[in-house]
Amino acid sequence: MAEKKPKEAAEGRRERKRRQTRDRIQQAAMTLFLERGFEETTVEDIAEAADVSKRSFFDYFPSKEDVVFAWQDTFAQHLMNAIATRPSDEAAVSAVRHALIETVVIAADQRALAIGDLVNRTPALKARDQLKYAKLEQKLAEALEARSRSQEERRRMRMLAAVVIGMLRVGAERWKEEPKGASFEAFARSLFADLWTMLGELGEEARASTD
Amino acid sequence: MAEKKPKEAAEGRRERKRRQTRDRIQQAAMTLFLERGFEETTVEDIAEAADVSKRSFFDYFPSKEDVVFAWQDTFAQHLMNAIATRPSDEAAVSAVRHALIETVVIAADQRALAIGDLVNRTPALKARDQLKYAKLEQKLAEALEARSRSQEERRRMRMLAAVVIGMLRVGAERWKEEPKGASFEAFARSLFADLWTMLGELGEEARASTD
DNA sequence: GAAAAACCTTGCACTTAATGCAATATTGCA
DNA sequence: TGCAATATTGCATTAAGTGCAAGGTTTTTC
Repeated sequence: MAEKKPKEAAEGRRERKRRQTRDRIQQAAMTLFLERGFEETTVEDIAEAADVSKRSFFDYFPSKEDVVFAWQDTFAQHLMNAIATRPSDEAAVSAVRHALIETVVIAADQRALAIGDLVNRTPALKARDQLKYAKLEQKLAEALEARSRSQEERRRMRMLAAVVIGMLRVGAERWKEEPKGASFEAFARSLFADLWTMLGELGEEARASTD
Repeated sequence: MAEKKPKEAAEGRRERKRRQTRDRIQQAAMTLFLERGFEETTVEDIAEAADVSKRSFFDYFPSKEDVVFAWQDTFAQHLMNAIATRPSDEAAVSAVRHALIETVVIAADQRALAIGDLVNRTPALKARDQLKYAKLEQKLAEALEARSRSQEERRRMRMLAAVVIGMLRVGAERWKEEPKGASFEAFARSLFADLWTMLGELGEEARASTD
């Protein structure tokens, strides 16, 4: 019945096969999506290409969309790890900066960028993509809060998360206007530099506006 | 065939009737959604209640979801207006603060809050809701950029927009934890106060982190 | 004011995503 | 081996969404 039953599993042939099938479906789906587009690919096409029945497809993924985003879930996991392994006495702004740059550099390969493109030109996917940012923000906030000592600091971390993820979105947009061969890491670093500068200036300005 | 033909229209009986029908459909749909939920309401139910054919429903709205969000589009328009009417020599942070508080206070009536709730407990809607924030951010950035003189300042406005809209999202979450009778305006003001404070502190911290 | 043009509404047929169910096959284990 | 658990599939069904053509209104034109 295809539910993930946590049954003290000792990873038998069954589990392995299941993962293989899942991978095959995902592989087939992404290839087709990138070739001819998301809307233009039917679930039946995918099932065909992965050599399973249409019904089985839905046994592995709850919806067509989920295939695309299951792929991207690793990003959040990476980021959480990166944050967790920063020294615990490091300032939050510094920790998040290092962790995010590190993660982004790992995650931004050719295929990931192509998928980003696909998402961008498919309205239905675009919406869900934004949801992903929201969840990422949530997780980032939690990871940062876990590092905080005071209640005061925890509230601030929620905001920091919002600001940083906001920057990530802006960054994704700006990247498209960057020359093709540009270095991703350099780009990420300059984004953060910009962000810190602007935060300082905005803070300054805000303090000055009295009313 | 039900396309919005911009034909130098002088608002005849046709246009009027069409708008009436549209309103009727929207009214019917929102009432049903709020009564029994989004997924639990079929397009046929809506068409029935609005006394049109199912086919005609799709002549007025491209999808079921669009009924919900067509409603909310007025918010962005309001905000843009509010920004545009601020004195042009006012600091950006101050302008955006006033404009947003003003808009939020107008828009946050009983029905709007109920709809927000509906959106929140319906995954498909939640995704699109996030898209709306993204668009709002885009528009806000444009409105702010229009006020800017230097290239430098324009880049900063993109970030300010991201930060402010991020706060709006955080605010929407925090509001749910607020006591029921609380004043919306007071809440909005305290959010901004928090935001400015934190921006200053974060800016400070960022400047201190040297690497 | 009637014919023509433009537009609106509807019914019908069709495609596709998604779900439930029951039959069948495969695997893990005693 | 044989039994229990799980995987896979086919079939039927619901609901969203689209295309098309027939028939009804409104607006325009002469």
